[in-house]
Amino acid sequence: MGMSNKLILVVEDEAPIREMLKFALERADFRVTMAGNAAEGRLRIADQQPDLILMDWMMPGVSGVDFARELKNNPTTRDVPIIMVTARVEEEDKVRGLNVGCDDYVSKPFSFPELIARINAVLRRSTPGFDEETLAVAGLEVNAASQRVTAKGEPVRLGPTEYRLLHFFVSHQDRVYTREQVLDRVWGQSVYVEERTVDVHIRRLRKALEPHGFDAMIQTVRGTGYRFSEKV
Amino acid sequence: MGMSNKLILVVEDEAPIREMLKFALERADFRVTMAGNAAEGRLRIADQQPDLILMDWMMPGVSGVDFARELKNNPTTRDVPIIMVTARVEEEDKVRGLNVGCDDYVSKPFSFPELIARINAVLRRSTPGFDEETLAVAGLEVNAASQRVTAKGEPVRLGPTEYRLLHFFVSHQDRVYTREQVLDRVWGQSVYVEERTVDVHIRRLRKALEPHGFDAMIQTVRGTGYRFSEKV
DNA sequence: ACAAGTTGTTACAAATTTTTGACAGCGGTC
DNA sequence: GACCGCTGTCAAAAATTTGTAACAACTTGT
Repeated sequence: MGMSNKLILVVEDEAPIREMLKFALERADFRVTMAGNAAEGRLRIADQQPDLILMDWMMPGVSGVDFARELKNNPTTRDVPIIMVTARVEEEDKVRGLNVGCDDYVSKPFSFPELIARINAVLRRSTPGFDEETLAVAGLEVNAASQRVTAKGEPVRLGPTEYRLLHFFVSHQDRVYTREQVLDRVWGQSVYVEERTVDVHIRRLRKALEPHGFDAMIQTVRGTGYRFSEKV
Repeated sequence: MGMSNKLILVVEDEAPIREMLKFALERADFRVTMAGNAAEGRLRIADQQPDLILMDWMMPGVSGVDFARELKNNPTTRDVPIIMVTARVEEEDKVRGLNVGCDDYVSKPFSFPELIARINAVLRRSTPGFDEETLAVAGLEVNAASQRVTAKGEPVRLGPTEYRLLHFFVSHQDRVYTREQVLDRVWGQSVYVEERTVDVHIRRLRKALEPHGFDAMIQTVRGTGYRFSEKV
């Protein structure tokens, strides 16, 4: 299976602690990116899209609480789990954190195993169904939470790869993708399969969509690849 | 909001958790009184007559179980609903097994919305006229209070784990869960069992539901996990 | 029309995933 | 102790999926 380690963003103003966390997290096989303050954090989030944010509670400038609240209020970042690191066991702060919508918190001094356990628990909890919403195009609905596809209400039976392929295309409409790109995004990097495999799966997907009349939405772009579009 | 808010007594030896609960409960518009141990709890009950007691089951001295049993055996306090807070999901069974007569259980870590929901459910139930908290789907009824399941009126015999599994799925319909997630939520975090164990219990649950025709509601989502749904 | 390059289609064996029955350990009861 | 219900683990069987090869069909440029 995909061994793509999760990326964790550490937002912490004190460099030593930051380094310590980085070290511990990397030992636990996570990828780590770091920020010293909220502004920098925003940048990292924008261009690296971390899977989880580990944030210090007390920070100069925009505090952890405010930053967390900001992230939770933004639809783009709402679903990224946040774990707060609190300096002291100030109960009130803890509670406010939970109120902000953080997914968990740990208080210093914490043990690394505990931290790692918490992180894993939170990540596990939120892996699939990330995007609660159901994508819909002209009667074709792809629901991520239930991992179900319906065409005009009728259920469409798909295999795992077909589902992922369709999900990918439905969420990236009107744009041509080469077979290589599709392999990267749907199969995942570091998987070696023939490019022609994409064709076969496209074929299978079309076949499954055909009885509902949606097969024409998967269009062949000769010499390049495929495109998913409502338009003909 | 009137002055009719229910009064909740929190019996919990750890001050931080106590404060956290107090804060959360007050936000949810309850009045709160607190006690750090059983003796203090008796006092609070005597002079404040709480509408509900939220009690940690692990406490030094007289344990939560003993205290609860004491209260349930006393005609004066027998009718005050008690919700036990247990450290882990597995403990729920143990506590339940002791047959103390608690009205509900929550296990740490719990989410505040969940806690509040449980409290409201219990309060509603103890308020004559309501017998809430039985989940029903197309003839399948799961009653949390009695921990009993019926299919079109017929009783369904389930073991503890099967019951929890079904309860979890019935209250989270139409959504795919990985085996890992199911383990987290039904077995509890920090329990190490093979993922395949989930399959086996799913199998047992299906077998129990089969004679009633409800086994098809537990659906396999190949490559991901399982889903509970009324739809085919 | 022809050749060369692309894509569609099908069949099939290999790989993966799920189902199922069996079994051994545990804690409680008779 | 013997019995019983419940659990977790295993491994064989069953079911589904997946990648590839082989060939048909199609497109394009000459």
